[in-house]
Amino acid sequence: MDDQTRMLAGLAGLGGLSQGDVGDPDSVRKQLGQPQQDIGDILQQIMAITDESLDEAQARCWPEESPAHWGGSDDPAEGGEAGGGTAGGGLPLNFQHRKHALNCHRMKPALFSVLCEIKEKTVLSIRGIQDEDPPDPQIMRLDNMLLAEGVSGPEKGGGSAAAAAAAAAAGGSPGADGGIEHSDYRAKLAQIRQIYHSELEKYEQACSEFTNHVMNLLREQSRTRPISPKEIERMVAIIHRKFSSIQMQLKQSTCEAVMILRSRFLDARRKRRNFNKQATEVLNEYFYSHLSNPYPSEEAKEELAKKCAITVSQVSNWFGNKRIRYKKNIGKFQEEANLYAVKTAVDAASVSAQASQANSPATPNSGSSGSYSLSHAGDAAAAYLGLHPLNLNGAGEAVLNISPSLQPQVDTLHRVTRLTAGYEELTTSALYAPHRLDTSNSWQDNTHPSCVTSPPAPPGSVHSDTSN
DNA sequence: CGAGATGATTTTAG
DNA sequence: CTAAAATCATCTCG
Repeated sequence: MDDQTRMLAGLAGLGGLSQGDVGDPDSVRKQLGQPQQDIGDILQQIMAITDESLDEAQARCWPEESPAHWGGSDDPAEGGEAGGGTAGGGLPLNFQHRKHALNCHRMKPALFSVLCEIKEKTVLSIRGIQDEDPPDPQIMRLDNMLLAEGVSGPEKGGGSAAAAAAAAAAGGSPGADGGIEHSDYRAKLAQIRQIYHSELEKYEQACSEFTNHVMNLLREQSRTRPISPKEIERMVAIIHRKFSSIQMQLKQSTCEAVMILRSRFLDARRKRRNFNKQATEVLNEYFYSHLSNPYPSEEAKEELAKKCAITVSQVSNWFGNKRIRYKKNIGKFQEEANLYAVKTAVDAASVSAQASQANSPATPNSGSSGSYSLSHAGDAAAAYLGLHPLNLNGAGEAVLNISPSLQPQVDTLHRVTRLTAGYEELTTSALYAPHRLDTSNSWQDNTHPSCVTSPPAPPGSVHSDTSN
């Protein structure tokens, strides 16, 4: 309604202004012939109207104004009457008469086109410069981000389907990446996506509705006041700009929501869970039984990941952390090393003990699997027991390598090692002696097998220690 | 609550 | 790219 009010005000103003000129065809002809000067005149008059008569005219005509009256009647007789009328008549009836006269005047189209031209020129000169809008870099950035996050872009059948897919992905492949939290994240993302799309749709609908409304209104108005198609176009462009700025806000807040969600769900540091005991056990077992070369292959990692119900990259992380931490303080891990070495030895022994019942017992040194081997199982056991006190921790103190609780297992070890079975495993695990690290303090490929009878001193006890 | 443990990420080096 | 090293952030336990 407000728009109409304003437009009517314009119309009223036009009526007020043009009494003289409209009534005089010559003056119109003059305008067409000498635009420069007459444009000046007209502008002046327009200024005069806006000052003097807009409010007045509106106040005058509004009380019983109704659009139905405007375009319909086509009474040529009123043209003459309008010519004689004076501004400020005060009566609505009078005003309507003048308006009719104006609308039906044969020169109206010409006048409108001239006025349109003038408007075009003045408006364009004022606004034309900023009219061109290159694609907003910010909105492009937001678009790209939303696309990357999977919020915008091709809709994969709505939020529920996405959530279902996420659930299927999480449940269908046990042990694979993700799990509950990931699917939770996906579900939330789908929710955001859904909201985003419904909002976007709403905005777009509202935008086109409003645009249509305005266009209709302007078209309607163009019959009673000079409105060029270009002007309508410009109006539409303005509306679109406004709506796109709203859209940008929507995109921005969607981006923010995604960021928050991301930081909360995917930044696992915020939600770190320790692995369960069994997983740690499996990993430690592998680590200490491959202490000479604790770099599991991809297949091994996958195997471990499956066993521990964690991801491959988590396995990699674990081994990375373990290697560095073990190396940094071998002493600290000694007991753990022993424990797991014994464990694997016992396990291997119990398995192969059964096997050795079927096969012939004891073929020492046979089938050495790339690592060094001891010459005798008994030596291994002896060395194992005898060498513990020699191990030093980082501070050079003697370390008691076997906790009392471990003793029964050691005894078991004693027995099982004599079976020779599983002893490969035992020796390759470098039960107690840390493997020699080269000068750069990294694991090397066992080209120089460290002798168990003279284990290298831990880094801490070497005065020329280069580490840390 | 604080220290240490621990899983994850970032930085650096090859 | 991988691995080492450094660092971060959280968890666990006394």
